[in-house]
Amino acid sequence: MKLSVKSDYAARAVLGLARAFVTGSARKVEELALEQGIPGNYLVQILLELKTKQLVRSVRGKDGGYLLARPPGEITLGDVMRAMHGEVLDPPALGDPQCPLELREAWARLKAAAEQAADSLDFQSVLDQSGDREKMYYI
Amino acid sequence: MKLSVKSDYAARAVLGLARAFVTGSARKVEELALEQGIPGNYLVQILLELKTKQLVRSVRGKDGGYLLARPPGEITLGDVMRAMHGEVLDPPALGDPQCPLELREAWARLKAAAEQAADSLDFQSVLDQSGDREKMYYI
DNA sequence: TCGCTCTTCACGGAAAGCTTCACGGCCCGG
DNA sequence: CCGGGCCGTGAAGCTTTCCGTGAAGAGCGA
Repeated sequence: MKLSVKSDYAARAVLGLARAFVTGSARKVEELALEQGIPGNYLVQILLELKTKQLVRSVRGKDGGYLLARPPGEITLGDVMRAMHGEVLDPPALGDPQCPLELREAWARLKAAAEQAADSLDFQSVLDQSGDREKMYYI
Repeated sequence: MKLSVKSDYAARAVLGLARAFVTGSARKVEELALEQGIPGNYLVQILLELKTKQLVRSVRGKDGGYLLARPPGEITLGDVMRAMHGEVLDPPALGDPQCPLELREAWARLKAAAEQAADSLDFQSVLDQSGDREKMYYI
């Protein structure tokens, strides 16, 4: 099952904002777009959705832009995916009464596993991992 | 992320065939379709794909139909999903060099978790679960 | 007021997903 | 050897989602 690039783009944008989180300054949309290789006008829509889901906030006017609404450690990949697609993984069987109950339970377990995995990946640890990589070169 | 109904249909069909596995007899497409609430002509295509992936096999002519190629215990939800969509979960980021490495590793972990979960759900245990349900009423 | 930025909405092509149809091929019983 | 039942296959609609573009409107600072 291929996921859409939308959640990928969203995750990149959040990561870009996470890197700037300590500075407390807003980042411009176009700047983020170029840095992460995302079509600018598309990123605008994505950030707008992230904003309505309270993951980021925006500042208008000169020196405006976007910043994270919470520390990177409190934003997970699951949050981003839910902001884009409603659910991390949504098997259509769950809403279909014609599907045998045993099978629906199997789908539900798969969904729960994916959700649990996505929610345990927060952006602070993603940031930390890139730091760890540098250290590894010294081993 | 909504999954397609295709993998849902495929899973239902496999479950239907799994129930008949002990009898060793083939089940007709239209019969399966009605029982599981799947458009008949669509199910044909799905079964065809399942066949090329060696999950089911077919018998032609009168008293023909489809049967499982292996015991239900050796077919997992992951097998069915891979037969339909190539991968259980496929984040586009993994093939995109522009995506930061740390983020790609996060996606890879999510993918691995989903795959592991899907591969641990085989159809024999789905069948067994419906049996367990009856037993629970006696507790 | 001017310039910068976000905000909002509407549009469009492209692709994928879902479904149905039509026709051909194989197997069996008579 | 002939006919009916069933699988096999490709193609054609239709719908929805994805992806991206464009332009007009609103807030903020200088």
